[in-house]
Amino acid sequence: MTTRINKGRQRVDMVKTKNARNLQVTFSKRRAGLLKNDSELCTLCGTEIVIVVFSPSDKGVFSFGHPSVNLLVERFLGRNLPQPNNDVHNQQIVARREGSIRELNNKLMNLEGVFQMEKNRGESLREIRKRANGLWWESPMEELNLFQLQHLKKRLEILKQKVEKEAPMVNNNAFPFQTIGGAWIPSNFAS
Amino acid sequence: MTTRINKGRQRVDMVKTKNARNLQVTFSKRRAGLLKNDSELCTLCGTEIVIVVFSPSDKGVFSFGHPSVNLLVERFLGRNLPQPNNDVHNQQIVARREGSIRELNNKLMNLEGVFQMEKNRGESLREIRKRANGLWWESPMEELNLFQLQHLKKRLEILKQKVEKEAPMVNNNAFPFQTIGGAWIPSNFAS
DNA sequence: AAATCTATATTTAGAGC
DNA sequence: GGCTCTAAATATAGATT
Repeated sequence: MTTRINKGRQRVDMVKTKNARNLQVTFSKRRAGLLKNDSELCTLCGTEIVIVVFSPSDKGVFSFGHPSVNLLVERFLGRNLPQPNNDVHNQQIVARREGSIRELNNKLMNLEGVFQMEKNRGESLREIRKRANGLWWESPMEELNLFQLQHLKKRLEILKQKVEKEAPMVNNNAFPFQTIGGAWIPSNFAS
Repeated sequence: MTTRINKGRQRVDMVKTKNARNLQVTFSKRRAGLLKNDSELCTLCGTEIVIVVFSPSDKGVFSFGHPSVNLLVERFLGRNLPQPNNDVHNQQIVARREGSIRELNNKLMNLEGVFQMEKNRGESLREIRKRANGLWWESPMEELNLFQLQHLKKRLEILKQKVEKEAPMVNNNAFPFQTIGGAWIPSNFAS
């Protein structure tokens, strides 16, 4: 065994001046942590969350939201409120208010559809990434989608466990799923 | 000493079915954690971040963003991009690109103004909160502002330490500050 | 540019008050 | 409702590969 020196986690206010590389790594790691916690809070408490991170280089935008980033952004701006009846979002609200087990079942099935969708999407994006194998930092889109994939997977697993513990299946009719997350760069951004 | 039984932190996938109270507490705690990490990533890496959390009861919206939530939301939507020159936001971008020390100084002074402003604002809101001492859950506005206050304070301290370690003051002209964060409920939300 | 490792810092679930 | 406490889980900075 070689003399490995591990410094351990630093107090946040003791973090040394970082070189560009370390700063990038830290950004990446912490962004991962944020998205993970974001996702977990979403799952555990049934909340709706949006997080948007603009990369330090102003070149990329990372985002995660459930339900879709755009829907929540619109709601935050007070526009495009959901129609009173029979849209997916309302179904979710109603389900949540009715009780946790039914809600969990619904969410579980909702997520399973999304998971499959994002998986397919993520794989095609991985192709793109391979070709443009230079600066991942400059094109975070595909990276985030793989990211979201992983967290969606974990969310799925957590939800499954919760549902299995709490009750047998209440119903089996999954309702149509909508987009979860979705990172993108505004077309006229940093042009 | 009485027999205190501490259960310790649970594995996230082992969290028991929570009663309403526990769920609220968890939501509150984790929301705190998210905002803190959000703020720290912002400080450490000089990123721009927005996070918006819709409470489970659909009654409140918690948000944090630097620079202001609204500005970043607009940017995310690809509208209202900053004018090419001489606005505060551009100054920040320019400063960041020029180098870290100058940037830190600028940010430090920027934050100091904001801190004072939010402090004053937070204190008046605390009054309101006292009068309406019922359901804080139903009116999270003031709570979040106190929250942001604490994190702004910590950010200030971290920035101060970084600046003090890295270099003597480079310049002393603070530029005008803009709002950091700001929780609000859309006027036509859940009406 | 990532993945892995690991010593520590930090978070947090639940209990008590 | 919100505080403090604490055991245990997690996150993570820096090094190494």
